[in-house]
Amino acid sequence: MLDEAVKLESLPEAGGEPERRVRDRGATERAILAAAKGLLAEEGFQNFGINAVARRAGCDKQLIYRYYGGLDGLVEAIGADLGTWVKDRIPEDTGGMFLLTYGDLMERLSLLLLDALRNDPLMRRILAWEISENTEQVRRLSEARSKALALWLERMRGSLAPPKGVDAAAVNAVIIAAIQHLVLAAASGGQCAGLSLKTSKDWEKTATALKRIVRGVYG
Amino acid sequence: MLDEAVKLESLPEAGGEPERRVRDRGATERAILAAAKGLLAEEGFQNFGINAVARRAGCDKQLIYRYYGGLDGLVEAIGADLGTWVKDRIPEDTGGMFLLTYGDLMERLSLLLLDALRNDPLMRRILAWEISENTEQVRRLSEARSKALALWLERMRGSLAPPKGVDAAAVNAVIIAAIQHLVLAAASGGQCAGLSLKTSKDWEKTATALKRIVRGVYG
DNA sequence: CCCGCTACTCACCGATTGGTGACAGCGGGA
DNA sequence: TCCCGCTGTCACCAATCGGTGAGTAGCGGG
Repeated sequence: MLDEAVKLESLPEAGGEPERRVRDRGATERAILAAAKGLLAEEGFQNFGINAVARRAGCDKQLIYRYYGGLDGLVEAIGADLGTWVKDRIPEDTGGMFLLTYGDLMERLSLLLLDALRNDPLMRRILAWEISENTEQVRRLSEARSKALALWLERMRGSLAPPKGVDAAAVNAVIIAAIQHLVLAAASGGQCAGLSLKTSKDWEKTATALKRIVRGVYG
Repeated sequence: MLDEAVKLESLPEAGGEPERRVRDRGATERAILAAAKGLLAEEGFQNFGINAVARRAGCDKQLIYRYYGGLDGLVEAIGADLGTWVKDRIPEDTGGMFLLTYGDLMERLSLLLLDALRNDPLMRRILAWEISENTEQVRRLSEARSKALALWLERMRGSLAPPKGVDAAAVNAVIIAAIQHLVLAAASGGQCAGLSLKTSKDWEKTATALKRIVRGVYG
């Protein structure tokens, strides 16, 4: 048997920090998931890896393998968490407006989506990830995000039907594409196609242009 | 004084490939630049590094440091090369159409840009890079791309003035954002906001929606 | 013919990556 | 009380990364 006392003394700062992590698998799992989401949101997918997540969670990476089956499972858990995105962003009322026409609806939806993405770094990082990589793990994350977005749109749309004669699905996809790219460009470079996207005044101009476009198609 | 014959024989596949690279600095520089552009276009910015470029160029990475001053200089050289992007994509005529209104112009420009980006993997990768990272090297590359795009738009616009009463700069930025995001989403996931972007039929629908949007704002 | 300049290659460095096996320590059940 | 299982830690692995210093190979001018 080896001398434990010596071994304990040889530990760096042994006893310096009184709060030793209690043995709680659930808490550790939550800490890992939170670390992963925070890391992805703050640093982006570039330096998103087992080592970085474990470092941020303050535990050994082995636990990530054990509890989530590696990075893939962890990413999948993040995707599952994305389901909560929807219910957090469904306003109870229509903001005091009466949405009589499909144009009213889409204008409001566009601006809401723009703001929601502007204030959601995690969603932005996932969006950028989707565009930059095409691996299986990203594809599944993308699917979860896409599903959340679709559900959100459906809930918001209510029973209002799109006008006939226009391919609303395609038009809306183009509009959503514009919103997503504007937000991504703003978050990284602060501009898009020469249009500055920094100050709130910039965003007012952008919102106005977006409204004008939506009104142009849907009247 | 050392035996060359033995040394030659010890080389792997010595004499197997008769074409030994001639000593030509210019050619090597061009090979490195071509390797960098090809690698970026095909593999994306994720695995874009000194080692990978040198491997593809078939030379030692040391030469990249020597001739381009490292990856930064190489990226800058790619950016400088982007200036040629403009002149390659300026059609001589207007495709037999008379562009009487600003709406005519923007509709045509939108579709041209859509196609140009769809057929330019390097530009797409750079675009995705801009959105995902915000380092100095990417910022400079972004600037070069932005400048090229602005020049292209200016050349194409000619002397046609935008209608009064609309913030054409903002509206056009939104439209360009939509185009860029659609192309990026198509290249990675094959869809955007539930809209499939794979077959040519998909793209026809998208183009129609885009035209409808442009016509909506600019009449 | 030889020498020197230059293009080029190689070997090595420390750091970091994803991944695995072994071990320590606590706690509950037999 | 002993022991097994679960939680957590640590040490180590091969591979790859960016980066550097030293040395080789070949062409051209004297």
